[in-house]
Amino acid sequence: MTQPQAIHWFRQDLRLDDNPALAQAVQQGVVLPVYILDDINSHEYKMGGASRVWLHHSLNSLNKSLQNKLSLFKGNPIEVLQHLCEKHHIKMVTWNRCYEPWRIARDTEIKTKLTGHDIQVISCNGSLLWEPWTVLKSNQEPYHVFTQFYRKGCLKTAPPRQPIEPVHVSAFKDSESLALEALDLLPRIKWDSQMLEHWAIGEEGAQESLQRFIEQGLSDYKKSRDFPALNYVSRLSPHLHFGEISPHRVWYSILQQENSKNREHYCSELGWREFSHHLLFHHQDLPSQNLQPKYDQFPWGDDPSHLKAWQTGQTGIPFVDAGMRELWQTGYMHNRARLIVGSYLTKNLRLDWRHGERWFWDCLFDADLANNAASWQWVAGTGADAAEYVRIFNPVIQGHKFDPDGDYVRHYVPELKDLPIQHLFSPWDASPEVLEKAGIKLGKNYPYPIVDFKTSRDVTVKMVEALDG
DNA sequence: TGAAATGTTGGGGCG
DNA sequence: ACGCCCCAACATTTC
Repeated sequence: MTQPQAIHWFRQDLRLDDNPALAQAVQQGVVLPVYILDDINSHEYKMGGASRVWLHHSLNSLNKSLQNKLSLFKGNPIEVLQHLCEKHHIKMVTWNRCYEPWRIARDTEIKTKLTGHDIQVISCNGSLLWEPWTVLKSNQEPYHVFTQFYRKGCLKTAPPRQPIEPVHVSAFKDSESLALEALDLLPRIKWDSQMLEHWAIGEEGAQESLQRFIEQGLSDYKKSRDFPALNYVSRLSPHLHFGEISPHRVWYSILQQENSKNREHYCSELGWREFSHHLLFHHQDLPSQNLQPKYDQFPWGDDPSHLKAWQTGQTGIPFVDAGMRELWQTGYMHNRARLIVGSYLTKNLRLDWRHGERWFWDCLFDADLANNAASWQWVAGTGADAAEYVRIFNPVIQGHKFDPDGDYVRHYVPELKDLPIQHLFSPWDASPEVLEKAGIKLGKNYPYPIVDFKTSRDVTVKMVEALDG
């Protein structure tokens, strides 16, 4: 059997299309493609439950694309890689860069060690349109305002590189590879089967999602993206997180479409993903520390029953509960709902955003350290948001605006489905007759609101204002 | 990627 | 018929 000439270390680039580091390895000849499950270096940001399920199926899909030649390992990557290099006399290791702080630290060390053993390491850009260190203000500082970052930063520098075509890999499998099941990524209790019905995991599924979005979603994206009952969003986030499709492929596919507000708006959403990674790169403690230090003094609440109610979709606020139940049932939540549940957790329940971050980290298929941390800090008001006022979403008004027929709430909170739209988002305001007719007994089959919206809102505003005092 | 308070306008009821 | 008031609907300002 032909010996492998290079190792390609797959991480968050589980694809053959537009994979620059894999293409480098392929140029050497036969490739030993590996994935190493690293729960050793990840510390407190060990992959969550939903992500592991996704990873299991994505690896399965990638392995098939590689004629079942993907080698799987578990443990400390430096040890695995050094062992494989010695065993097969390999002189080149390639990978696409990752941007989580612990991965950067780990990869830097690995690169030094391998290079010291006379092994060439090639790292490429496979996950971001703009490297975080290339987009800076004129004073060389990182950006903290999205529109400036995107318009003056990204769009004014060199455009993203063009995607490269999928490679054909002559792959070699190592004899010590683990079976996929041995990575132990699937849950003991089979909570995942219903969630998987909503997704086609893997590179092919990612391409199909992009195609569906271009054909059915893009035409009215700007307006309809905010309506969680409609399917006008791309749902590419988990595919992008695991690198089943590259943002470059997405970017240029979208730009091939007719010029429109919709097209520009979708591209700017990819810009938000870049912005999150930019913030994380320049603020390595973004996942754990308030970006605005004044919030270190903020008196977050600590009622565990409130957190539990939020997590299980039992807050008594229909739009909030719908979002949290969508998350629990599908491993995903529509962006509009994410804004509302995030605002509610941090501004009404006044619970620390890190509780929300942790819950999303465990439940979301698209859990991504940069996006999760930056978005939670944005919604909590502790992060990079240009608004100079306290932004608090009203879940009743938001319901009428963005779920005007109530389809989203009725689907995920079926106990309220017979309520007329005027009361669907605020059942506590409905008369006893209306509630009775809809079969609702507040406090029995649907909770009373666990906190009063207006009161809790006003207290939060005062507390935030006190931070400046 | 907001909401609430405040301001403006115009139609209808009514003396 | 006319002016006044009320208030819904919409627009603007403020936090």
